[in-house]
Amino acid sequence: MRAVRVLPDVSGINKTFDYLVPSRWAPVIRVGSLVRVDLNGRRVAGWVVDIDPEALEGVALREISKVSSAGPPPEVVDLAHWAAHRWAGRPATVLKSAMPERMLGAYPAPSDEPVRTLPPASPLAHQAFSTAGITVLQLPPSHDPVDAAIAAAALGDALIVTPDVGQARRIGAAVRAAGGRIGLAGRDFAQVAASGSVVGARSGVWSPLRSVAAVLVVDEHEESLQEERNPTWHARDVAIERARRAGVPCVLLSPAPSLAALAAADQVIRPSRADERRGWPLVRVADQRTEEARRTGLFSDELVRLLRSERRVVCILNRKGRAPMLACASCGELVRTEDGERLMTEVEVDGRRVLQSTDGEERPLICAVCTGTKLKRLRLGVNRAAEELAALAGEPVGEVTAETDRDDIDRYRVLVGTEAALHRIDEADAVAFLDFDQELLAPRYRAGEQAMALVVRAARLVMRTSSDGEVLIQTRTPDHRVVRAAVSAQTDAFAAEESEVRRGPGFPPHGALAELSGAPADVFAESLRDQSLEDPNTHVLGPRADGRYLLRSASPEELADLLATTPRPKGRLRVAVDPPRV
DNA sequence: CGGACAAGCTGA
DNA sequence: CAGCTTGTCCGG
Repeated sequence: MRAVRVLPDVSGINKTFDYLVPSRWAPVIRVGSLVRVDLNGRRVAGWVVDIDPEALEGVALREISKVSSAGPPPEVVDLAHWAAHRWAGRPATVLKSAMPERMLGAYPAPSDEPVRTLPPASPLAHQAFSTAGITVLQLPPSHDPVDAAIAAAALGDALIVTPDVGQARRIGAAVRAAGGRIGLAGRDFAQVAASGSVVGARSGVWSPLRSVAAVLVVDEHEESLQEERNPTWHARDVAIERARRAGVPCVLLSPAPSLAALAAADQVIRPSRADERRGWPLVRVADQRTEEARRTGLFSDELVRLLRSERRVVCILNRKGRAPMLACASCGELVRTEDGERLMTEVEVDGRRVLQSTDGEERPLICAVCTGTKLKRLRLGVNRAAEELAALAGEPVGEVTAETDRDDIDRYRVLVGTEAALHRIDEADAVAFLDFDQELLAPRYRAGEQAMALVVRAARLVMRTSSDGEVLIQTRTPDHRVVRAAVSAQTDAFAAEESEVRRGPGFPPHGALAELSGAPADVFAESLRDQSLEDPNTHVLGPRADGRYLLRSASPEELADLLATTPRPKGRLRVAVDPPRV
């Protein structure tokens, strides 16, 4: 009888166990199969991670009780182990993402259908896929990713990852219409395992392709490509590794490439300046520091003009009840840290009122620009904004929340909502960010990239149906690199500046970060410090006010190795590698 | 994880 | 020392 090595799907067990395979199950069992086994008196699920492993001495093996489902192919099982190490999590958790939507009896027989000829792609997309290695393909918001998807599928069985399922369906349909064989990740698991390309959201990166000919990540800058639960694997990084292992081209498509993508890239392909410019809508900036703007409050002349036009306008205002920002009453500048990167708020320290940032910078209540001492609180919520917008527009304004249904959205010309509105609304002539500084200066190291991603979404929305759509950014920091990039329709300078800002503190891509939380974080942080005493590139920062620690290493590999070799204390320790909101 | 079992603590 | 809690170990 054959034996298999099984990784149980039981939290708290990170060990494999060997079992015998009764002959009736032998024909369907593979590395990756989901099986049921008896473990310590319990019947549990687990994955086959090895077949006929080296025999153990002195252990009488039991038989597996059944094969529940086919699972990912061996290469994907390996990749899942790699990801579990890279993001310091359990392989079983990652393997779950690699499973078909429904249990699947057996793997389909491989199909040997020849690759079909697809229509030629644009020269840039074609060029991007013409060499193995990692290519960042920086095409402006108006560019349709279907072009690159077809270029990928023309090479053979392609793996295409998108930020959301809607986008995956659309690209799948378009590639199919062009003559390509392509399945939707999850739903078409069996078909994809047989042959053809696949397109899917984040988890689609684990699709069971037998041999990958090309990898494409659409909108690689989007945060939804990262798993939000632990382990926080990022589909872009998994895609890069999968392509590297297969020795095939990996193309990272984005109008505003992430620093991670640019750091990993072997080459960057950009259109001509003129073509890039044409692919962006008009982006206007309303400087809210001016005296006039301060008199009229939240709404700039540019916004009023949009509201009083016939155009469909979406106003974006993030979250109700955020901490109020402070601005100087005389010059209008926002109260920011010395480097200008973060907002400061007023707090009481030893009975004195001072300005403080979340990372601990402190100074007296004074404007750093004009030394004015009168600081004003800027406070605004969606409710009040909606009322005032309605007054200015002279008609009712719709509020977009998670509960708003499509018909309600269609009823209004002017809408206001949080950034989620950019996902929910299909058509608009203009998007106005009422308070963009909250995004730009948020206390997160990725705030700049996240703000840039919002601009890209807004740009897409206004270009979808309208040939003269526009984006309006209301801000008190019009010189911020994100704002300049948006206005000039040129994102490479943004990436270069953003990278410089992160170099000092050693934030990604100049290093790797992990956040440690939970009760045993103190003990774990202490042993990490002990482990890395001689390593000048590794630092344990904290604890912060919320008890969390930050671990910084020179590279993701070093970080992962350190986390894997440091013994974990008991209790609910949470380790988030490269968390998006730090 | 969850069961088994050993070691430690308490009250009579 | 029974009866209970707490801690540690281990599963094929």
